[in-house]
Amino acid sequence: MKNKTLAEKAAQELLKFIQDKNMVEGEKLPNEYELSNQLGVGRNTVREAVRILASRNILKIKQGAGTFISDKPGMVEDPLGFLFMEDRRKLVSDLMQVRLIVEPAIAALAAQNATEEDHRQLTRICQEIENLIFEGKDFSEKDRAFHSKLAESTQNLVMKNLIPVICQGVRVFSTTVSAQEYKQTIETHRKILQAVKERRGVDAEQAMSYHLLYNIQRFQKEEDLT
Amino acid sequence: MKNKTLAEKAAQELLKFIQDKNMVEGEKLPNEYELSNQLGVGRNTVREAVRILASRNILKIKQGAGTFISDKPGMVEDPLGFLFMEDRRKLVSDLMQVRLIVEPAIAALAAQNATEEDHRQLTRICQEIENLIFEGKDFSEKDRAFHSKLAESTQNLVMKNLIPVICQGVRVFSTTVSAQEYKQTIETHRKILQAVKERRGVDAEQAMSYHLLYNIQRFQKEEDLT
DNA sequence: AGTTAAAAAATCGTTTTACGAAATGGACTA
DNA sequence: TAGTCCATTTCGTAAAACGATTTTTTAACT
Repeated sequence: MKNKTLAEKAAQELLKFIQDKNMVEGEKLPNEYELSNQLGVGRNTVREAVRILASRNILKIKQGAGTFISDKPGMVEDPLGFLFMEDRRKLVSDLMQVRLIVEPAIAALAAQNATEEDHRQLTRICQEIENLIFEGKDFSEKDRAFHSKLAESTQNLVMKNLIPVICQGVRVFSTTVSAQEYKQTIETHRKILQAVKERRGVDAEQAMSYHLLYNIQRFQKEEDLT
Repeated sequence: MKNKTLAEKAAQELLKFIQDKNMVEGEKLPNEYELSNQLGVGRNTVREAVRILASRNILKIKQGAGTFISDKPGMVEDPLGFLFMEDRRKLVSDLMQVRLIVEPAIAALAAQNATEEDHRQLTRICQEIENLIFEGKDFSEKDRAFHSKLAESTQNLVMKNLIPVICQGVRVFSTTVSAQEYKQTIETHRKILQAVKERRGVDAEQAMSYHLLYNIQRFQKEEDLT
């Protein structure tokens, strides 16, 4: 604790301050001047402390409005350093390889551990995706939500945090626009969902494998064109 | 790019500046005043920009000495927000569950893709672990290095960045001191290494599964005591 | 000449003051 | 009532000044 910079110590103190007050998502912090007084450091130092916590998505800064408690505590922007990888094509390919290993197992685990509430939310997301498809809109964000919720349904904390990162990586770095062949997406999503609901782990696993392999194939085809 | 704060834009510019100059690990940046001039922003903003990059481990700040290029580009301190999880026992358990899914596949991939240089490094690390064990010292750091290097040997960029994070989590949050039964560690590590070298993917996979299951069992035994 | 200690320089750390930019809320007007 | 505008609040940025720490230089001493 001794060789840390004052701003870092202030950040730690501020975090404790937040936890002590039991502040919840969306709640507003005192402004920078008041924090400067309460923490006993200059406003500049307060700003750096706040930024440290903001960089970890613990706080959300809004100019003119204030600083608020964020919703996704601890999740970072680019946690695994994807931005600094040169070969983005390989990155997407590698991401899909990881998904192909992890997500079938996730589907099986979700089939085993998902709650009724998880089932409802998954169903809703699945429906929203189908709606977006019918309207011809981009559904990649919702697709990510589906896979993330599935990961959350495993009740495994690490999966819950990891999968959004991986899916986001694919979403950001793949140049692929939403596929033309939506039918496959709708169908396999439904299959996965149904298997999870009925707690058929192996079926969920297989459906997920098929879903991902199909997408990987699509990516590869597109690569061949460029 | 428009609704970003000036400091964030400055950070991006600074990063480009670094990449353009092809700066390498350990190299020193101009001081804050010069950067302030070169980037055309105030020193305060420069500091915030530098901190953004420092928080991503791209830069390393040393008071009185200067700011330098870091060695582990893009790797963050606590990328998946482990620090904010309440139940650390469950966290370790969840981490091991993830490892049990991912690492056998990694072993198989490594057997397929590892280079001669990878083989050499893995062998060296394996030897170092055995030495530490014979000396009765803590080898958890080196164990992490072994699993990380194995992940790197898959030639999959995501694995390479992901596994160190997972292993570090286990290492930090598990209260387990190095096991008494070292023999198992030495033996299975050797088995994995040998299988990877001889490109026997399935054998590597199985050896890794056994290795992890053994450790999980150990964790559970220890939990039962407390 | 070599060693060591003090001084100087370089650099980041922190505070303070001042003003700009954005969001919010309330008063005023149609 | 609805919409617009303005004052207030709050974060964003800049600049100057001094403190803290590290590195380098200088100087003194053996």
